[in-house]
Amino acid sequence: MENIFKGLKNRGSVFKDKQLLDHRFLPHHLPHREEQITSIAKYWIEALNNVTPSDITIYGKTGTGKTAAAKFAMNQLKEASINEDVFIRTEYIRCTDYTTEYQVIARLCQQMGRDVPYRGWTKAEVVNTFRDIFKKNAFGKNLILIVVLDEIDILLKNDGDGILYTLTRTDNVSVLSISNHVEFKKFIKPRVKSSLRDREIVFPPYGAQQLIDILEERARLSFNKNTLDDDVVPYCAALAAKIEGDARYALDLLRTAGELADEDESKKVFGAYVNDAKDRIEHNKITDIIMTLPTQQQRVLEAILKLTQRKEEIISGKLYDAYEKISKGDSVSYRRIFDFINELEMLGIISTNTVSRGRGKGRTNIITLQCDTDILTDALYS
DNA sequence: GCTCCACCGGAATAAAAGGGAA
DNA sequence: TTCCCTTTTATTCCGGTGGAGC
Repeated sequence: MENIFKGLKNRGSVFKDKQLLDHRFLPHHLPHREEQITSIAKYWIEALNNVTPSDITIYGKTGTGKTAAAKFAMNQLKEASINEDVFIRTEYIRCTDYTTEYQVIARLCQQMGRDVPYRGWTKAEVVNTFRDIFKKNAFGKNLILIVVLDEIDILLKNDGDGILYTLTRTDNVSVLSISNHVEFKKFIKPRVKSSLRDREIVFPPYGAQQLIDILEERARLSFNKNTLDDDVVPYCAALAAKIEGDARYALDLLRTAGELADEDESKKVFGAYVNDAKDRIEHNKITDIIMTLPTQQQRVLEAILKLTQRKEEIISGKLYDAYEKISKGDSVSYRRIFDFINELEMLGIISTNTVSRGRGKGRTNIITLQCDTDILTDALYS
């Protein structure tokens, strides 16, 4: 028998290089983000003069190119600093991976060659080690550190604003924070706000035509010639434009549509594949989220699903009853469920609406499922 | 034994609007 | 009609517990 991988590998594909459609791939050119990148550069250029740049905040919805622009600027700065008489370091940290002040500082220390354990040290020890890096460095030059904190809202919500306090009070450190929500400032106390000197760059959602430009550029690099039907790129762009101009989603659609065409052994990607891609992405997203949810949260979701299927209006009290029934004695308090409901809402699986029903009936939360019940059933019971 | 931190839950406080008094 | 009261749950505050790494 022929090797199975060989057989699969030799099968035709619409792709030339699929990786280029991954949203994590950083292209040499970011269309329609020149203005924002220039803004970042205007602040960071100070570093080339041996001055610590101002702290910057970047806002924008998912898939508006925030991370890409920041990384792009980081690379450009590194390139520009090579022939200059300066000592600049840039570090990128995704706050979904490092969720507390301790972890972020420890990570920064490690990246800069200091051995810091994950646990066991006090916060103060780690912070001192971090600050120590700036005191003595072998180069005799000032070390300027630029830290990019991606998805900082997660960190602030989880652990408060201590991280910003520590970083902004350390000389020679400049922070670029990236946030999905404009309201993230409510997590920051005035003592930190004063040192964060409010330099904001807004990333607006991409329009349909801008998305087309982005997709066409990537498609040219990643698909083989004449494998894309004319309406595929505009269709992906239109769908993504509806979801708040999300370029990541647009790229996902295009890639998944191509994969579906490959699975079908079709020589060309048609609009119909984009429709299927839309369903598959939704399906995968929900399945992924649910698989990684802790047991108790899955039970809450199961309770919501049951009540939804019974077409009952879901209010918090009723939900807790249903949850208790499902967990059969091994249940946590209502206080915990309240947190779970919030988390599920953050994940976009449910939405809540608090209403007050007046005297004698008090307040309640009305919960609605935001995803397809079939997909949810699949994910929960598989 | 120490620290960090995830998880937990009790208690205090806030919120909204119908009910009822004026 | 206006305005305050009442009710019930949402939401916040905060401290306890125990596992893991050192």
